[in-house]
Amino acid sequence: MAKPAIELDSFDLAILAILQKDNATPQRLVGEAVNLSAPAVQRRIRRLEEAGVIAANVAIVDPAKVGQAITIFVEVEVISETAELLDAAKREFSATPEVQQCYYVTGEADFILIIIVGTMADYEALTRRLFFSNNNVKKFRTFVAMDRVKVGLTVPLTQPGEA
Amino acid sequence: MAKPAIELDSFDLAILAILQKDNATPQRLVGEAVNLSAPAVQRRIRRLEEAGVIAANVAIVDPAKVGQAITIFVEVEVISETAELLDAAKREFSATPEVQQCYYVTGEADFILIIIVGTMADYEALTRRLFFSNNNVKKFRTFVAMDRVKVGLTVPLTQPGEA
DNA sequence: GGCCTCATGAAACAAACTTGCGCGTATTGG
DNA sequence: CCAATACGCGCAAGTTTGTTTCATGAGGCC
Repeated sequence: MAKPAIELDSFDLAILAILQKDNATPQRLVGEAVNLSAPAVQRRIRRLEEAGVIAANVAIVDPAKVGQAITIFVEVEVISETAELLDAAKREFSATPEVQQCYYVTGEADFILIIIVGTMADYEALTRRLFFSNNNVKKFRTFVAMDRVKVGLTVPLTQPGEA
Repeated sequence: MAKPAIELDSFDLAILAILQKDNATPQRLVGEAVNLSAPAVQRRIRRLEEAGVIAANVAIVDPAKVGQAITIFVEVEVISETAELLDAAKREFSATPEVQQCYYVTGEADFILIIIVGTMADYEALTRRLFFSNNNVKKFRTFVAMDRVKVGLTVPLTQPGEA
């Protein structure tokens, strides 16, 4: 949104690939990996951050280790799809900490949520708050994750050819 | 997995909350925010990393900015749920870069995938490779994301009370 | 061909991270 | 109830890393 789209050469892609896996990598090592000096790497990283290509630098916390062991998917179907009501739903979902991810999708469902809770009781309380007390929710389907096979936000990086 | 579970006091939770949002925050500032000295913060972070509470430190890349603009959900239903076939599926999904996330779930579906591609043609090619050529895939349902309302892996942090 | 722009690398500088040490506090055992 | 131990803290010094400055060379445009 900030910048429409910036040019990404193979250096940028190589740097992104590294930082996507571990952004604590010293710039010196990144530089060696991509055949660039540390300052050059530093400048490129800054540019990528300003352009929004790098949206954030975060630590990934293992939910199970902090007592939030249950991952749940919810497909939500709404009654009315007016822009106003959709925005209200988006805002409410976004503001809920247990909602890790929320997508507005096509197809039989309207929203897909990924939720993290400590116990099923917590989830039940959450459904009451988010769905049952919301007049615009027609129905919702719950899937409980038995195994988090692969979890990440890593983006496949290919050539910079824009879509 | 490494350590079964370590004690997390309110300092640890406060530190995690900060690093989950921005792990480039200098330890000095983290220390000020939680009323601890920088070395103390540093020791706690190291402990959290060794215990696996902090699973990784990564840069979040905006898919749209690198030409991977389409997010897709897929519910996959398999024919046979033998451990062997499930493991094979898990390995194949995990090894596919376009598959950002993969969960093994209860309910009508068996797997839920979150996929990122540049074009629908890419997705079509992917379905051919992952689903149509896999004899164990009974059916799959596709949802295309029109809006990534909220995307993150942020874990809600409450008191350390284990579940 | 000359000028301008841009990105690079080397070096100097500043900031952050890391380690060792002494101290206070909580815990355990007598 | 008191002593010995273990744990984690803060302070300060050393080291690594990140950042800025500057001069040079490559490429595009008159």
